[in-house]
Amino acid sequence: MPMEKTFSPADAEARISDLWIREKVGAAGANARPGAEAFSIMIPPPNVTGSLHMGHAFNNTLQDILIRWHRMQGHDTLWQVGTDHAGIATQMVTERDMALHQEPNRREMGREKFLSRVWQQKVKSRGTIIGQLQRLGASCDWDREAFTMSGAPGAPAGEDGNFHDAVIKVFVDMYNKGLIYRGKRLVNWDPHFETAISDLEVENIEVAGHMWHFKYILADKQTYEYIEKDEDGTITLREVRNYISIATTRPETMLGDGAVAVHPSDARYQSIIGKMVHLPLCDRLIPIIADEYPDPTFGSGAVKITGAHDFNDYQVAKRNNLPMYRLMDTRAQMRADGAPYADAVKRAREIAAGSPTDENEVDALNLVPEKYRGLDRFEARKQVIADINALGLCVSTLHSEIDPETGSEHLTREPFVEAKKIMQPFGDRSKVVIEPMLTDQWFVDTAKIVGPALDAVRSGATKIIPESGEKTYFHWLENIEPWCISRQLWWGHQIPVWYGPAIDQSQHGGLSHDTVSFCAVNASEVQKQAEAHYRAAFGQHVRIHVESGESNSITEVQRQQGVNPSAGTTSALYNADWVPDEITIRRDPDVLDTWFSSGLWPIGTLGWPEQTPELQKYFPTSTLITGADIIFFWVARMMMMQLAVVGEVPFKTVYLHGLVRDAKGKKMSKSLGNVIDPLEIIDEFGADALRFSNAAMASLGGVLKLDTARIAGYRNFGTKLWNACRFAEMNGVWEGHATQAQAPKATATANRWIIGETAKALSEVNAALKDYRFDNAADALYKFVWGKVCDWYVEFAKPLFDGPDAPETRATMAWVLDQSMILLHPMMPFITEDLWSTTGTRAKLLVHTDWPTYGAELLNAEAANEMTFVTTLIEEIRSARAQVHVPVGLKCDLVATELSQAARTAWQRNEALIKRMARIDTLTEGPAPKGSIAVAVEGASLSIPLAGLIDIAEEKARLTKTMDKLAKEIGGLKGRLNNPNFAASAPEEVVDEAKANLALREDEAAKLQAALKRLAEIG
RNA sequence: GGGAGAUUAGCUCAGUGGUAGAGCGCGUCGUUCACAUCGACGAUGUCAGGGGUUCAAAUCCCUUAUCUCCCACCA
Repeated sequence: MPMEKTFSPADAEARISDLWIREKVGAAGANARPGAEAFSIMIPPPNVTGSLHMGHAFNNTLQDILIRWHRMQGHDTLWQVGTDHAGIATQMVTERDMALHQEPNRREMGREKFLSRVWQQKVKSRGTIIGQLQRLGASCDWDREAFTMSGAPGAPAGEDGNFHDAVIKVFVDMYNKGLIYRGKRLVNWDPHFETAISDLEVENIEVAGHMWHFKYILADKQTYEYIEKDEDGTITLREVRNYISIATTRPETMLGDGAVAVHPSDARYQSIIGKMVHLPLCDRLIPIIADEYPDPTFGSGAVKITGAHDFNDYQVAKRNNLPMYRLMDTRAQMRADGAPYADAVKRAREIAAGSPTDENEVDALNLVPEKYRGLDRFEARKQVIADINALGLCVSTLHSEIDPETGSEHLTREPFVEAKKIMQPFGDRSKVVIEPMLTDQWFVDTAKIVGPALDAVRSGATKIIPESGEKTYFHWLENIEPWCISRQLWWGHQIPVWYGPAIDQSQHGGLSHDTVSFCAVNASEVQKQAEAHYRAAFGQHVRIHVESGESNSITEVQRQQGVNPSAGTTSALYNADWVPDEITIRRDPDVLDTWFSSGLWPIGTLGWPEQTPELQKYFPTSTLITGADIIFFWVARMMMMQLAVVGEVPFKTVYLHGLVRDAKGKKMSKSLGNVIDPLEIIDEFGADALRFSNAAMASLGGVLKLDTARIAGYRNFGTKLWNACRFAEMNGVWEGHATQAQAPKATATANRWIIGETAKALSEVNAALKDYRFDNAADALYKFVWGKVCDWYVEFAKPLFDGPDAPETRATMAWVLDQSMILLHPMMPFITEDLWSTTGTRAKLLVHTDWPTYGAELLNAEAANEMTFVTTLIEEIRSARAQVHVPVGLKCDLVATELSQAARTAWQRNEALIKRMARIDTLTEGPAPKGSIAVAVEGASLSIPLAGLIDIAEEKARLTKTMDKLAKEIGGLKGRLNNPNFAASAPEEVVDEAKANLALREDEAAKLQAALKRLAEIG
């Protein structure tokens, strides 16, 4: 049955994909030679939040190309597939879906039910993702599919891997080594998801904001002389003030101010440092302190300090021992909990006066006046501004207005509000304004584990390409901040720490309101630990009740940890003589940052902590291919974590790529409507076209712009290969012999030439892939298959099929096309696998066919020279004919007026080809007939007699144009060669090349000059 | 404010010292038995501007401009 005219991706891809999956072609070690070196890649696990986008398609194409290339070479390959539980993102998607279907919300459902609901979501999304990868042709080991939460408590059947165990074990180990700690710190709080997030999950975006200026009045009716000077020291303002002017972009936080800070060197405020000011609206006094932080040249030089809601102020407050009053709840509404304001402020005054306290009490103190309690922070801001204005405590400016009627000037006072661009932090998922919040969180002490991660890249143990990625990597790691790893979510790995009441050391040894932590891999371990702890304390056994943490709102957590939010100071609950029957320890309800677990992806998927054979064989992995946007989130953390846990780098090479954008370079986004769904592309053009485009786009360090016109072009490339094979098939080239492992022994020049070209293509592809230059590999293959095989070799073969060299030509064409399929297979697996099976009886699937190893022995300089002569000759004749408008259908004669020895040989041996492809009737040698067009190539001067058929003027113009071009080149070459410095300084081969080039050009010019002269004779 | 990168044909991009390339697009021609998802031929560039190094610069250095991205606490 003859082949169809075009390859039909829709039907072939489904069939072939099924076959690959059924045959487990991507199984770890498939097609490996005994004792072969390992090559392993960890897929960057896609989030189980939906479907894959174009960036995934790109990223996975590159991975598959490398994997297939190595697998065909007989290496022991593993492409580890899997998905990421993506804590916040998945919880968000699930809650959105629940809202859509009018299901009860998460709090109504409770933790356990909600989690099983998320698992459903996970299963659905996971199926979509795996299906997409398979449609793309990814040859992963599907049986090893991993999940970053496999084996977690509550996981449904089929999710019983041990990733969870690995994560928990790492946490416990790091905890025991002191690499993880808990503390009350100012963290980025996402009021939408009501959780802490890490620095990296915050996006700083410039928005239009305002700066307000307020007056804080000095206590006890004090005044001071305020003097302002310009740069020269000339006094520009001198007045007696009873206030200090402060500026703020966040007026609502003034309710929690602990001080006003000025720079110690600021002359304007020297006299009032240490004095107290009235905090507006609050009935509190706060001090003016001196601190290095304020910039005297900015604003008024005085800064209000709100330690609990600003990262700078937090540092100042810590340095100066200022109380930090938390003003908002988890939703960033002004707090409505705790004692009435009057009581709270009374206590605050006591504390300010020196009454002993602790951070928990300060945190419990709600200093939001009743009026603002429960308001959203932005609502509270408006209210605070209005109230301060009403009190006349805003700094105001004089505004002059001319009355159009009377022409008289009115002066009005208006609050001084500057419109100002400010950088505002937003949650990368929630897109709401992040609120700095003082909360208890878990941190990885990154400073302690960053060293080896830096050393590994410095020493080259891990190489990052492109190199600029290394700079980014170093810069971030050299300035590493503690990593906040606790999240107040439900979907994730729950932190394996339980809290119990602490033994009161200071008093009589009873239980206190303080807590003690127990960290262990599971409840029974923690029970043992707690029993041992309390036995030691009480001298006898105490029953331990272990509870799992349910809720994680701030107050809930404190309650569970035994902290009484309303308690004043810690105090012994029980006296020493009394031993409790039972002590309850409660698990920390928080879960771990998703990146903590995906940071363990390399070892976790290979079965660690078990010493599995796969871990032995495939770790450290060979190459990580991932987006440059997650170098900090993931790459750097994997480096730190793997080195901290198993003491080895997770991968030898990291290949970073950019974001895939649309054809115009715009980020693909739903709101712009320019998102391209990889499945739609695959439906329209086929997976191979998409893959080949991806490879061709993958130059190092660039922006990736995806243009469907380009994809269509590569679809056409597939069709081209298909049709070359179709031609070969029609000529029976695959009939009667098995797949040839070796290149055929050929005698015909064209055959010897194309065999050499194939060897060149192989070496180019190998070199390009070795350097991760997927674009160069794609380019080399495109040029070889289309430019050499299809454009020339297929044409050369046509006359050969009619002659004595037919058998070897069939063998050669079969071999060349087989090689084309093999070399293209990593990039275009479907069409090549389909052709492989259509065109012959094959021992193995193409996916497991050996990658060739031939090299220079197949090159043949003689054949290459001869074919270059022939192709150049044909091109020149075609060009000349077309330019002087010789009808394509007209067969001409060709007269050689000059032939070198080599040229004559080539001329004679390839007569049939020249005739066929240049549309020539007879080939003769002799003098140039009158009225002919001229063609000059290396070693030959030719004429095409066309008396009467051509326009002499046109031919003259053509020759003159060519001459002009040559003259320019000759001029340049001569200029260089005549420069004594060139000969003296340039390398010998460059000088020789220039000389040879000049000779060649001069020869060609002479030939054309002669032709031009002959034309002149005609008229 | 700091850092990285980009600027080459109409468009999207290759090109790490030897006188500029590809694909697409464009124009002319084409129904010879692989292919119109094709073939043949053709046109198109002061390689962002300026300066420097060099026998020689798209390429190396300096500088200016424009753009992109990343990081950063100026109230």
